[in-house]
Amino acid sequence: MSTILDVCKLANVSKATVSRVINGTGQVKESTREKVFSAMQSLGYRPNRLAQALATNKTHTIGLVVSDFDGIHFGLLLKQAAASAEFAKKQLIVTDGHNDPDYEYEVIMQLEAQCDAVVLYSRTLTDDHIQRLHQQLTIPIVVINRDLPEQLFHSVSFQQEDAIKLMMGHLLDNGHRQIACITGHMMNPTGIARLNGYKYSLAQLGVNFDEKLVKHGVYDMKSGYQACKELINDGVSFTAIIAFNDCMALGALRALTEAGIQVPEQVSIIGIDNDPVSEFFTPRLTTVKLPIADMTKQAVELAITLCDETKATHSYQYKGQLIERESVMPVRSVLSS
Amino acid sequence: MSTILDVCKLANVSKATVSRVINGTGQVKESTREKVFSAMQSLGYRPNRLAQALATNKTHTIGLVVSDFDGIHFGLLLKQAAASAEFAKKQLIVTDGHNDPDYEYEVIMQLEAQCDAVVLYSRTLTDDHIQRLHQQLTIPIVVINRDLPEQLFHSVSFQQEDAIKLMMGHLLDNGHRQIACITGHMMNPTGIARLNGYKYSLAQLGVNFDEKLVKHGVYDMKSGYQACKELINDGVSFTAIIAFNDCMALGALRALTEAGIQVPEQVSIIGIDNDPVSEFFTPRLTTVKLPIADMTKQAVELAITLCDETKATHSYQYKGQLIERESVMPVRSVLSS
DNA sequence: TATAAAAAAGTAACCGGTTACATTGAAAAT
DNA sequence: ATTTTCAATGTAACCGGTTACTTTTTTATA
Repeated sequence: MSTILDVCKLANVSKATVSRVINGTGQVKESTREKVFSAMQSLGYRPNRLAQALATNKTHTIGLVVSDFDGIHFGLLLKQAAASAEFAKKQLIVTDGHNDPDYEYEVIMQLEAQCDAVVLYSRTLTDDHIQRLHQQLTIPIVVINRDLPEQLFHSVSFQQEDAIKLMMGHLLDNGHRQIACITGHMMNPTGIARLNGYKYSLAQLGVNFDEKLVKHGVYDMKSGYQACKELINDGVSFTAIIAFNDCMALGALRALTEAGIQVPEQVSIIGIDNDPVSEFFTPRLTTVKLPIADMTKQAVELAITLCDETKATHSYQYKGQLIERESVMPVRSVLSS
Repeated sequence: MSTILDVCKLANVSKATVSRVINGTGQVKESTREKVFSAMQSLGYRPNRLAQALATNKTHTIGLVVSDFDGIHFGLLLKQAAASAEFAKKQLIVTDGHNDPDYEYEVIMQLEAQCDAVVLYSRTLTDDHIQRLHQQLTIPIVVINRDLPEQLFHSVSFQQEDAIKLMMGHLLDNGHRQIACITGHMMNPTGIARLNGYKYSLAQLGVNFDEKLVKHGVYDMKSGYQACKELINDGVSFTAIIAFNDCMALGALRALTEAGIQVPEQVSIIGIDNDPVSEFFTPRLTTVKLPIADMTKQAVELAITLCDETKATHSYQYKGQLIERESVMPVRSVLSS
C-alpha cells in the first residue's frame, strides 16, 4: 500500500503539494497536478482515511447503531441509511449493541473518534443511558424512534400511542370488543406507549381491560406464534388480535391457522410496521405503516447536516397510516345483528 | 474528548508510560499504574482508535462487505458476523456495494487502511473483480459463497449445484416431471451453477428441458410472485415449482393461492435457504437449508485468524440439507396410477 | 530592467497515539 | 564501597496525512 511519500518521490514534489492535489485546495500548477495525478495513478495510491481523519478531525463517516442486527426494521433501515450516506459521500459504519445496554453505550462512546455524528436506533438503551450519551459525546447524535420527556437532543420519532389508537379504532369500528393484545418488550418507552394506546382505546368505549387478553412477545414471529397459542390454550375468547408488530401478527396468524381458526372470518388480526412480507401471507395482513425508511432518511440527513453546522435541537414526528388489507373484517355478531 | 496528553499532565508521567498502562505492556510500577488509571478514569479517557491504528498498523477491525443491504441472508449473516467479531474483540465494519460492481470494488479497496481483513459476500462482483482485489489488496480477504476456478483465495462456499440436485431429486422422487423453475440473477456463478443443477437433474431422468418453464427472478418475494403469475398466464402446465430461494418460493406460493391453485395438492413448491419465515407460511415451505450462519462464522473466524498469521489458502465447502415440510407432495397422476 | 504582487512549492509542526532506545535510580552482586 | 543489573520512566521518531507559514518562482506593473 503506497503512501503519500511514495507519490512525493515519484512526482518529485513535497507532501504539501500532493496533499493539495488530493484535496483540490490551494494553488497548484497544472503541469504539476498532472505529474502528481499520474504518479498516484501508477502507484494505485489511495489516501489513508485514518491518517486524514486524524489530521483533520473529520472522518466523513456517520455511525449507525442499532440494538440488535435482527431488529425488525433493520433491513429497510440499513438500506435507506446506506443510500442517504452514499448520496452525501459519507462513509457509514454500522454497529450493533448485542441487546445489552451497557455494551451498546460503550460502543457508541467508542465511535466518537471514528464518526462525525451518530444515528441511534435503540431498543435496549434506557432513557438515562441516552441522556448520559448526550452529555458525554462531543459529536451530535440523532435518535430514531425514541421520545424523551424533554427535547434535549435531535430526534426522529413515531407517534406510537396514536398508531395503536388507529389500529384499535379500526378494530372497534368493525365491532370488535374482545381484542387480544400481543405486546413487545415492556422495558422501553415504545412498548409502554403502545400498551397505553391499547388501554386508552378500550377505555374510550367503556370496554374493561382484561389482563388475560394480553401476552408479551419479543417482536419476532416465533413469539407471536407462541403468544397466540397461549391465548388459544387459555381458552379466553376474543374476536380480534392486535399485535405490536407485523412479525408477531404473522406468527399469530400461523398459530390460528394451525388451530383451524379462520382469519379473518373467526378472528381478525392487525399488525403494525407494514413489513414487506405482510403482503405475501394469506390473508394479506392489515397493518399500520411505520415509515421507517422515511424516518431513517430524515435522521441520516440530519446527522449529516450536523457534521458541519451546529444546529438547535431538531425533532421530527411521524405518524402511522392504516393499510387495509384482508385480515380484518367486521365481527360476526355485528354482522348478524 | 481528552487525549493521552491530558492523562500525562494529570498523572505527571510521559506519553510512553500512559501508553504502557493502556496496553499493559512493559514494566510500570504499581503505584504509577494506579495514578494513571485514576487519571484516565476521572477524565473519561478513551484511547483514539484511529491514532492507535495509524501507529500500530493494526485496526482490530474486520470489514464485512455485502453487495446489497437487502440481500436475503443479510440478517443472519450480519448477526453471526457481529457475534463472531465481538467474541474475538474485533470491531466489525459493514458496508454495501449498492449492487454496483465498480462501486463495490472501490469500497473494498478503501477498506484496506481501515481493516485487518475483509469478508466478502458478493453477488455483483465479477470473478475478474475478485481476482483483481486479491492481487491489489495487502490485507487478507475471505470470500463467502463464491467459487472461483482456481483456489487462489480463502473461501467459504456452498455446493450450489448439488443443493439444486437435492431439491430436484425430492421433486422427482415425488413423481414430478413438469417442474417450473424460478431462477435468480443469471450474471453470477451462483445462478449459473444452480441452473446447471436443474438441467442436470432433468437430463438424468430424460426429461426435456423446456425454456418456457423457466422464469428469472431477483431473489425477492415480489419477483417470485411475478414469475409465478407469468407461468400461470402463459398457460404452461407444471406440477411443481423449484425456486432459487425461499423468498421467491413464497412469492410464488402467494401467486398460486391468489389463482386458486392449491399447494401442495395441485402444485408442489420447494425453495432453498431455510429462511426463518418459511415456517410461518401455510403450507410450511419445504426447503433446503443453506447454513449461512455457520458459513459466516467460519468466514469471520478465518478472517480473524488471518489478521495475525499468514496462512495458506483455506477453503471450506458446505452443503445443503433437505428440510421436508408441507409444500411438496407426490404428484396426483402418480398417486392415482 | 527593476520591483511589487501573485502563484507555486516547500518546511515543519501537528493530529493522538506507539515503541525503540536512552536515561535514571535502586537493589543485587562482588 | 564499587560495580553490575534491571526495573521504571523518559525522549524522540514514527505512522500518513493536513496546513499555517515561509520561501521561491513567475507574472504583472512601473
